Amino acid sequence: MSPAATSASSPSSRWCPTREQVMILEEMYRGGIKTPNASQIQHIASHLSLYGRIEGKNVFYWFQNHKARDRQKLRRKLLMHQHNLYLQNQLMYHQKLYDHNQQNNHQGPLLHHLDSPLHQLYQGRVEDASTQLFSYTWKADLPESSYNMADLTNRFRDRDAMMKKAMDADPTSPCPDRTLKTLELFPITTTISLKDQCTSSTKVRNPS
Amino acid sequence: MSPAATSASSPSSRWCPTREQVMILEEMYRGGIKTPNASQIQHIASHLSLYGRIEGKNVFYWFQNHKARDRQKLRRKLLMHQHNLYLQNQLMYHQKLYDHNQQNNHQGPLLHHLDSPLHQLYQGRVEDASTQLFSYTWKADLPESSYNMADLTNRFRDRDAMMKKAMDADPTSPCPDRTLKTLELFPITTTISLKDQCTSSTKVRNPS
DNA sequence: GCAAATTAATGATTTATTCAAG
DNA sequence: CTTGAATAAATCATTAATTTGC
Repeated sequence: MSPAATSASSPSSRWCPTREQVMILEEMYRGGIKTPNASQIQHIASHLSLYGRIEGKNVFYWFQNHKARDRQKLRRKLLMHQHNLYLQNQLMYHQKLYDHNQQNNHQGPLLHHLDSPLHQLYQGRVEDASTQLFSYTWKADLPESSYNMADLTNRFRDRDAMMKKAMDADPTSPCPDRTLKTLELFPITTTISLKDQCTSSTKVRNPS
Repeated sequence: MSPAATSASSPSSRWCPTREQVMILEEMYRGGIKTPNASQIQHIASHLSLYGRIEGKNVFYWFQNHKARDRQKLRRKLLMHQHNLYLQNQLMYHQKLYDHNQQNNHQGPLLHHLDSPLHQLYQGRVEDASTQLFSYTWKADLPESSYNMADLTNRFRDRDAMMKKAMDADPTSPCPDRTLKTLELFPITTTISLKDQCTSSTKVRNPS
């Protein structure tokens, strides 16, 4: 079943890339094309039109979205990793407390309000916690669609070519490494930003 | 002197709207056009071309920017207002403390670490404080109308893809965590990003 | 007055977020 | 849930205002 190959039966409101198209696009993306310019877009589109209906704007959006979601995935993975480190750290800390308390047997109930190893408290919560942090809520509803199609492609008009550089691996310089001191790292207190972004904001005013 | 009316003498790299064009655009904006669609854009552009060189993309960008900066201004004003309320409140609070201390003359030096009315401490600081602003990300907008689709896509001009390298780590405090000590109304529980400049629309240029 | 130097505005791009079809 | 499409936010870059020293 090729859901994208339907041509005239139902006026699909949005582009459905064929398998070949997606494969080629991903190939190009991996090959280094992250932000094609107008002429590249046109070229790609005309090439891909061999495999199904496609327009320049589809190519444009595809690269935009792919790049964005790539970065997103990376950020998420990184955050997840940091969070896991944090949990491990806390675990070790509480374990140490517990051991210590056990050692001087019933001496200091004041040392900490905890008397049992943390991992019992965290019974099965680790997974939950880490997934809860990064949950998105998409909606599923279906009203009507009447979208206004205008020509993005007409606007692709400019000169120049120039390959952009790979730029890979760059977007992953999120917030600080935040040297992990035992406990109290991972400054995401409570449920503040549920978004998985880090908004690195550095104002670099460039004096000319 | 119409600095924007130069037509072909200097190869200006960007559009410089004439005064008439700006006036008309603002008129339209106030009239309710916030996000014109493609055909509206074309229409506006062809109309405005009577007053000087202009393209569709210029119109598109103008509306985008104008809308964004409008919202920005609103947010800023609102925050300023809230912040002023907060300051007033703190002032009253400390004033009350002061009065109370005066009343039971020198009885309780322990009541608070303050012994003088706050407004003396805030000598001339109120202004400063209100200019250090934070900006939040609020939502509440509107596109209630049917200006759907504004597309004029990017990629008009592709310059050197100079990727910014600005991202760097180690701000000592990524989370401002400005928990207010005294009082603590003004519950900014949202993300505080403090950036952005306080551009006074008026000519408040304080000579130092 | 008048340029060099700063600063503010704003046009143009890029990135993040949101909406909704499939 | 995935992802094409669209919008909003953030950012970059250039032009206009303006301050400033002469």
